[in-house]
Amino acid sequence: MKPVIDIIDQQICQAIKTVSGEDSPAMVTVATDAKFGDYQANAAMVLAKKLKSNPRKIAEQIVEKLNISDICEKPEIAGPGFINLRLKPEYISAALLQINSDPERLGIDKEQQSKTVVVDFSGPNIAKEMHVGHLRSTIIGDCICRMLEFAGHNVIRQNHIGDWGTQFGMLVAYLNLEFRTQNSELRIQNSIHISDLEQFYKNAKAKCDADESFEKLSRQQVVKLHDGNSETLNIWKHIVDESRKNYQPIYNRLGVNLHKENERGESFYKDMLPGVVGDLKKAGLAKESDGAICIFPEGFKTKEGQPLPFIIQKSDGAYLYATTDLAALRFRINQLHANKIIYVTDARQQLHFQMLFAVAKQAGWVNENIELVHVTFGSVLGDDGRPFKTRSGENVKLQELLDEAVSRAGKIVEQKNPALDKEQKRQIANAVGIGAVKYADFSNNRTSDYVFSFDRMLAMDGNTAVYMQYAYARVKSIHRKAEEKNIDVDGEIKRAAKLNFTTAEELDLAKHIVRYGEAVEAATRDYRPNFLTQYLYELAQKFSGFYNACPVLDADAASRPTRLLLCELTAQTIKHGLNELLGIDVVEQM
RNA sequence: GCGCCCGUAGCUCAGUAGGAUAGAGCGUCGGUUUCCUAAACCGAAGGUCGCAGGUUCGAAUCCUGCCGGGCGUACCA
Repeated sequence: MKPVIDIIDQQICQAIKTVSGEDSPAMVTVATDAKFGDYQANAAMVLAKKLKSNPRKIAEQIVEKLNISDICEKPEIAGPGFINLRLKPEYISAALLQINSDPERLGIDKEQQSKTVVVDFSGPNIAKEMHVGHLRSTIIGDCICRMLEFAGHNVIRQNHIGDWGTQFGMLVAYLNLEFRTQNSELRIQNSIHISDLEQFYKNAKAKCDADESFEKLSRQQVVKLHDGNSETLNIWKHIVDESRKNYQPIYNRLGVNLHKENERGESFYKDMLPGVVGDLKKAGLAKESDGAICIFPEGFKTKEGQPLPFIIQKSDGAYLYATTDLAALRFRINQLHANKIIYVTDARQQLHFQMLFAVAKQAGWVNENIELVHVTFGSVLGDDGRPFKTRSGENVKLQELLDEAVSRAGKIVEQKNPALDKEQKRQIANAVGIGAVKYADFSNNRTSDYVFSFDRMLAMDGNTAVYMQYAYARVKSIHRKAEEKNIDVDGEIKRAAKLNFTTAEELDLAKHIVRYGEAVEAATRDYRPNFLTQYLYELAQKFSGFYNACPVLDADAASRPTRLLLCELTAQTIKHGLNELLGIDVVEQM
């Protein structure tokens, strides 16, 4: 089933063609005000401009040739030439029944051509606990994957973990020093945990700065690591495994679909780096400059107006993230056969990715059928408008942040619904707390910074996850009550051949349910979860209005099947949007 | 200096191709519960869309300049 807006758009385009012979855009949008109908087409003004003609007259001509009487009432022309369209109740009725017959996809078509899309997101640093700086990439990336999967694409999730580099030499040297007991194997297996690693890293760094002999040791460890020395490698591997014990549970709690098999960290590409540099040299793109191997893509300038280098090998011979990113990009195209590669990182890396893409294209690694996308996002800020930190200036650990959200939610559950059993309360607190954090992030415009506030996201009223979770729980409650009263919900819905909207609230809700596909399409197209949250919030609002105005179980026989279906589809839509696409849990009762 | 992003109600934010009287939430004020979960609903007040020009029948949206803020800008990621 195509979104209504697309059907209307198509029909108007056709009418324009018939009237003028032009391929002019239909400019269909949701009406700005309900009194103008449901949709409006602004095509006449655009076309009139082109033809230097009267827009109202053109609107009349378009309407005359317009063939949508099966979905819309008679179009009205208003103002300078707006074409106002109102959906027919019969159409809405048929659309809802069709959505109901397709619980898997809620009547939303897949994309015609499925692509292989690599999505690079999350990318935590090894040997450090995940902190609030990883939140956005992790959940926005996951949401993008979910949306693309739902659209029918073959999505390959790539967690480009930061597991390689000189800092590991330092860390290994430090562990060797501190944990090697006399004449025994390095006892690390049960003695080193993630919470320690960060401190060890700091200690190692300080020691490095203070102690020359230690600095030498750590440089030796870097060499050993690169040479694949098995003991060094084992310690490194332990560090990676230990780090995973920190971030995997966080993914699980966040409902983020990342696992060990999605990991392809920096270390995976280490052996490809000389080849990357060699190939770019051979192609004549990479040259030496001030001792470093650089590529100077067109259109990038330094402060002084000189060509800006994309450095792929430092003067000391070491490789950089630019090199790794090039290797990864080539791997994704050649080995993973990506048609599209999406990088989800904060906006500060924009220049890097612009240059990366430019270089990859100049090198001929990317043909016209491969799309490279950098999906950026803003920073998470504290109350003071500065990057969100603890009072002592440390990064806020994600684990602690989630604990706090769940614990705050738990207190509210306790207060609102003390009679529920313990396990239920725990589940609700989890869904509400984690949902609040994710939803607050999603509902902001991706590209802007936002101020993190537990109080606001957990305020339990307003545009928060819980508002939708509550709407969902109320529908489920109706189901439970129906059972008590021996009302056959499924049967009544199944027997409804045509719906009967008797109130403005029913019709309003019904129309909004029909629009779900539009919201999903827009959010997927622009990688913008906030289009989805906006839709879901409006849906929950309309449901609440309906719930308040229209009794369901006590409705008369003419109304009840329609109302039951509206409840059912509201619940399914909320569940699909919240759970399937945003990865936020819903609860049956709260 | 140059580049990118941002400036919308007291606060936090939307605004999906340039469209009709600029929208939410919080907060404020007022109302709703013998009725399916009041974590709810209904209503009111509140804005020269940073400033100044320009393009257009029409600008928060496009262009130019200015003011204010953030980020980036040769060997970190």
